[in-house]
Amino acid sequence: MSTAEETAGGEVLPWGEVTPEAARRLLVAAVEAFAERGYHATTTRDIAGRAGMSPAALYIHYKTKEELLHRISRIGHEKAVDILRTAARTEGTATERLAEAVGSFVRWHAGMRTTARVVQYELDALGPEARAEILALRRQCDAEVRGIIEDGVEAGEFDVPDVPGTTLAALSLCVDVARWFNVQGSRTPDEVGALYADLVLRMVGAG
Amino acid sequence: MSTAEETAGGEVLPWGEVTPEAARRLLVAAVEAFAERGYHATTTRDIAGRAGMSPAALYIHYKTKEELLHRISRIGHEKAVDILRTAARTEGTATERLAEAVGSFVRWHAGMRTTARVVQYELDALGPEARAEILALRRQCDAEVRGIIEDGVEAGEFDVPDVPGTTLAALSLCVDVARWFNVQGSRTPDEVGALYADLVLRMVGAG
DNA sequence: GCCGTGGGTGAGCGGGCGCTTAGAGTGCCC
DNA sequence: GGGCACTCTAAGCGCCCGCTCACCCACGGC
Repeated sequence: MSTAEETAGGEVLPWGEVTPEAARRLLVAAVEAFAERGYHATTTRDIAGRAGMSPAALYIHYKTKEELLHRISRIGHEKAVDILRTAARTEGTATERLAEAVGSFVRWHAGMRTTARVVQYELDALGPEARAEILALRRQCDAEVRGIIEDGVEAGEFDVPDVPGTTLAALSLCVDVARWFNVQGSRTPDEVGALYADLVLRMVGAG
Repeated sequence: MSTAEETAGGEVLPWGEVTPEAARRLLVAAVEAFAERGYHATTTRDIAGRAGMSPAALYIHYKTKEELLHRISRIGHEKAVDILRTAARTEGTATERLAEAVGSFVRWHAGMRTTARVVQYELDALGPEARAEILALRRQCDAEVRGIIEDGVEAGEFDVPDVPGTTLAALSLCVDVARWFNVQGSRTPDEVGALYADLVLRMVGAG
């Protein structure tokens, strides 16, 4: 569990664990730049400039531009696994746990939209071994949600003909929030989380 | 309605309307390259090479690399609108029409995965006026689906507390298929289409 | 006061980028 | 057969990329 800070923009930054200060500033700048323009369209000069440093400073803290993406991606995925695992292991019925999992996962994708975009959509820019590491974390996400749904089916709370397919669809729905969510839009992360929790409960035939 | 061809890879190509031949070959090469590596990571030399031409040949048929993306994006979105409109205007109950819309839309995103990826995920690489044109087509997609759901609510077939939100979620679910669908995977486009049609009907409380 | 160390800078290297230009090959109308 | 329009190529321009290198400076130990 990491400490968190709040920026002027209002996003909570879970980058407290990244030290030293200059390395964290560079990483936050990279998240913003990657989210806005994409990894390949972002230059190292742009990242350094946003962090108020010269282009060369980046290479004191990170070996390559790809290492920056790798670090962002790993920290982000670890946070995602953490959110789902926490929801899966709370007390309560499968219905309550699934609603909590979807709600908190969606709130994260909406509230931390810049980070989530990088984490979910720039995976292909990583090299093979880094990508494999991240994919393992994704499989953990899938396993947590599938576990809740299986519990609900066994308890007779849910009616799900295709558990793996429904798990995939539920996660897909949550992840795609990072693509369309707009901070200037009319919905808050909490509202989207509540709506999506309800929709996923309908998908599994709860209630 | 455009003619369609079939490649060795098995994907149906709706690029019959693009002429002359060389321009179509370049466009198909660009779709493959953009889908694999992303717009910014794709070079004009790569596109020309896949089409069996020299880099300069590209500029006889297209003014810039961005014009290629714009053409791909517009044709793809027009096809998407066409699919949803056709489903929305068939005879039948709202339940049947929504199932057909989701099923055919998903089949397109799965079967034409390379095209769909470019169309759905490279929007930000377009300039402002091109992006505005594409966004107008997206709003048409949204309107077609929302129309079906509203019909179902009025007819008492559906139970939907938040029509715009549920429309957004249904489209989001379909679109995200392009991100995760794998031709080597265990599901066919038809199977995913059927699964998703069922899930969306559950979301709107049909049946 | 001197030095070592580690975070920082300005300048720039090698290379690949999007795109242009001059000219060659090809088919078609007269 | 000659002129022309169209398609395509070889060569390369100017630019900016990721990254490196030689050097600078603030600071803690003695």
